[in-house]
Amino acid sequence: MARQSQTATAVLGVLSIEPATGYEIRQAMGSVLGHFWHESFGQIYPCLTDLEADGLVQGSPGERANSRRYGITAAGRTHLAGLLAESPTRQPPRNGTLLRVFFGQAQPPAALAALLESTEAEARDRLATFAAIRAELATEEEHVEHVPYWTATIRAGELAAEAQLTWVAETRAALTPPATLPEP
Amino acid sequence: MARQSQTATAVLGVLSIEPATGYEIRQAMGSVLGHFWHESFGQIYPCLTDLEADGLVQGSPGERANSRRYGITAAGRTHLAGLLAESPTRQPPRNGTLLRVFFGQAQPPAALAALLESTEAEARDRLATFAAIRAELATEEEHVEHVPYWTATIRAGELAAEAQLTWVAETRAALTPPATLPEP
DNA sequence: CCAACCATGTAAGTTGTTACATGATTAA
DNA sequence: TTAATCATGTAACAACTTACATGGTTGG
Repeated sequence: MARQSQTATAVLGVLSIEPATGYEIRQAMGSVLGHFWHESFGQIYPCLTDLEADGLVQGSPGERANSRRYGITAAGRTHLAGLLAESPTRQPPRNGTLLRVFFGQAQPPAALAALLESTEAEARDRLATFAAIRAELATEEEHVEHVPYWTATIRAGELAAEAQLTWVAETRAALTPPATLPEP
Repeated sequence: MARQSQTATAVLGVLSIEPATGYEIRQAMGSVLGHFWHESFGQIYPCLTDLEADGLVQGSPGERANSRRYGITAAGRTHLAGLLAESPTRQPPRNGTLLRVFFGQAQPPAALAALLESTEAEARDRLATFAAIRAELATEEEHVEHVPYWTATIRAGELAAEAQLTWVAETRAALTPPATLPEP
């Protein structure tokens, strides 16, 4: 069996777009997809070996010495469709920010304020990044068929980041002791 | 050193609210907190042992045979404040739904439609659960000091779920081939 | 020629889940 | 009395990260 779990899905998915080396698969996780899915070298290379053993991908010597470029096989495409059809196994929740808010009573107000601050900064950062990616996608020529799907993915990130900004604003108002009112 | 990572934070945090057995800590993860943080027995019990060895919690025989109830010590409270002040280590992204959308081209349209369907159902479910929790929190008498923080936590969940519903609606419109128009 | 990048792979370690083993207590 | 729940703990395993080891290639 190919290495289970969704690593195989991610690797096959990337190869379904175009052939790539392990290094390039990792790079794919560094750009658009990387905001929603992560794999490290330590997973990718063994996974490629397993997938090739199962005939789901086909490796061939790459243009550089010692490099190997993998393409997806017909069996691989079928297998990928099957994997994608499985309902996603949601990872157990581990939200460090909300863990800290939940135990807000156990820390000084300043710590919470700093947490909200950095949450906000991060959300703004992500929005800027997504805007840039969106602009890039609009001028994409090579993979036009994929653009609607990639755009939808990015859109999910945008909406999540916007929700986060709303939350920060609301929470700041609710948890920050209101300043003394200016005299009338 | 106590077992690192945020397991200790979660366990100390729960004990900072009130003393509990390992079983009860696990139960805490089953209700409000459980929607944002998860720990399994296999983590909790060893962690409690480590924390006690470090003098951060203090166990005493519980009301049942073989049961042990832990309370947080003064040193534990200080340590917890320190842990909470560290900026949250965000877990590497692994969004199974968005992985599938990103590779939308590799699957039949019906599979994507089903995915959106179940994403929507899940978001609605979560909203209903959060509404129920919110109602419960409003009548909470025992831990009034914590209620604002717990409410803020729930609110984050609500906003995220609402963002997901928006995303589903938008994505359905963008990716579903429009039905043939009714005749005028 | 040197820094940056392309490229692969493994080994060790950490983290976490699951299943199992065990048994007490409570409520129907 | 029997099922559900309370309660603890461990062992096996799965998943993943990190660091290391190695070396080719490209561009300034």
